[in-house]
Amino acid sequence: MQRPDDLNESQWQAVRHEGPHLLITAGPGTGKTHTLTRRIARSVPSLKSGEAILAITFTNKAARQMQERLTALGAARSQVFIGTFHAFCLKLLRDHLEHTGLPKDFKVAVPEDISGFDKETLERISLIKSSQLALEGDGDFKAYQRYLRQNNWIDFDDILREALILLEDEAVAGPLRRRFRHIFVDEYQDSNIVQNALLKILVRDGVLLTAIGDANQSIYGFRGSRVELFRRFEKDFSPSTILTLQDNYRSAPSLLKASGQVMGGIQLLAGLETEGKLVIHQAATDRAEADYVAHHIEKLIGGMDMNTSRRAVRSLGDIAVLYRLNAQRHAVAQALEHLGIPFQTAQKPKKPQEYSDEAILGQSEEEMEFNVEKVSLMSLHAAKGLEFPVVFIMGCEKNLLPLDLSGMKGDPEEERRLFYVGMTRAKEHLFLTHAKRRQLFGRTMIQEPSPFLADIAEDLKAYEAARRQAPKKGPDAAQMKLF
DNA sequence: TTTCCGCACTTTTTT
DNA sequence: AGTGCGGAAA
Repeated sequence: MQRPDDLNESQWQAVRHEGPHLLITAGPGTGKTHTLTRRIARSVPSLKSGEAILAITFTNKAARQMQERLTALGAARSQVFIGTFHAFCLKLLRDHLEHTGLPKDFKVAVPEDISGFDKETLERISLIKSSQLALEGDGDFKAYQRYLRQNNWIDFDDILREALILLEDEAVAGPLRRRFRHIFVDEYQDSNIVQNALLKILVRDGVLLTAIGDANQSIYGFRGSRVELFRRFEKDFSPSTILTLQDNYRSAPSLLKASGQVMGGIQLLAGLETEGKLVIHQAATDRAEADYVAHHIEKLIGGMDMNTSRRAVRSLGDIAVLYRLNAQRHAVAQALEHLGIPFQTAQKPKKPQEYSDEAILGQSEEEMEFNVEKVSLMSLHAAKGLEFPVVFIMGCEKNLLPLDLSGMKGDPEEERRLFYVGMTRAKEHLFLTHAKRRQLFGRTMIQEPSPFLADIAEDLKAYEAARRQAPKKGPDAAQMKLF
């Protein structure tokens, strides 16, 4: 068969690869989802009667999108189970209830249900659970599990752990292996130890595993994701092949080069020839930083491009503003509001939702869709998987990126990857801003630029000075703060 | 039992 | 700065 037009050579190689397990390393903008979808679709016709495909996604949203794309490619819904690890495992538990030790009417507890345990304890327990560590001696753990059992609950981590126990039963695992002959896992760099163990049980007796992801975009270590599982793939699933997609079709070459420098000199191949622009801006304060961003957005939308004397054609939906901490959002939001620029925050609605099986299985209907007539404000984490022509990353400062404030310190390597994820969201324009003085959690901090900025070659960076301030009369800055 | 004041603490997020 | 919690007062 000849290579389809919508696949490049390495994508095509990954799509048609046959034989044992496959790990596809797919950097940002290399057509990861497209390639994976095509590979899944291609494996459908090889299924015999009664066989099916298991496709694991990172979120329910991703599952829905994958389902849509596969349907468009003509795959029958009955032949493919698409869902998160949690959705798949919950279905297993329900379908094989009699083989589990769970009560018939067990419910899945959501964080809002749980009371009497502090956040720190719950996070610790969750990390322990998702890492398969020894639990017996832990008093908190015992009390917590007793509490769950009294309420007929299992928690999100338990869905996976109970499924793992269930799969030790050959009467359950055997038929599953004969049914799911192909398993696909997206975002493999963000899987955890329990998920890895589940895969090891499912992938036997000729079942073929395809995992795809990018170790440089692993940003969920704080909740149990283990990037070393990605690097260990060949050991875990042997024999296997590793293929790499390195043609980037998202970012302008100069931006690609810059992000590669931040990520220790890796280099994706530029598939575009668009002209990029990377601007560094230092502001006096966090508020001045927010004003700079807001004014710049105003200029991009309505104004004239001074260099080309053409009308700049950006819509609000082309623009994203990213930051490390949600606490930083307030300043930008205020500045945008002041200029009357509509914006949206990519955060899940906080309303106390009934968490039913349907929600975990991704079948709840309502979902926040992004509005193309609004600027998007979100954390760097929330930006993963998205792309925008214009991206602002605010707070590119020493203590914020990498995060290292009193009481909160991120893993330096993971923080670097997070910054990389942010940079690689940008297609054409990337603005990296920082402030000299910042108010955060009621404290004033004197800030230095993020060390990540120094990793970008000077010839790729343009330094943009602050707008000329209108001469201020009346109360000085110190007095202004009273308002 | 309810309300109020002072103190401590503050990430990132999906299921 | 804002919130949530615990202890003390009502």
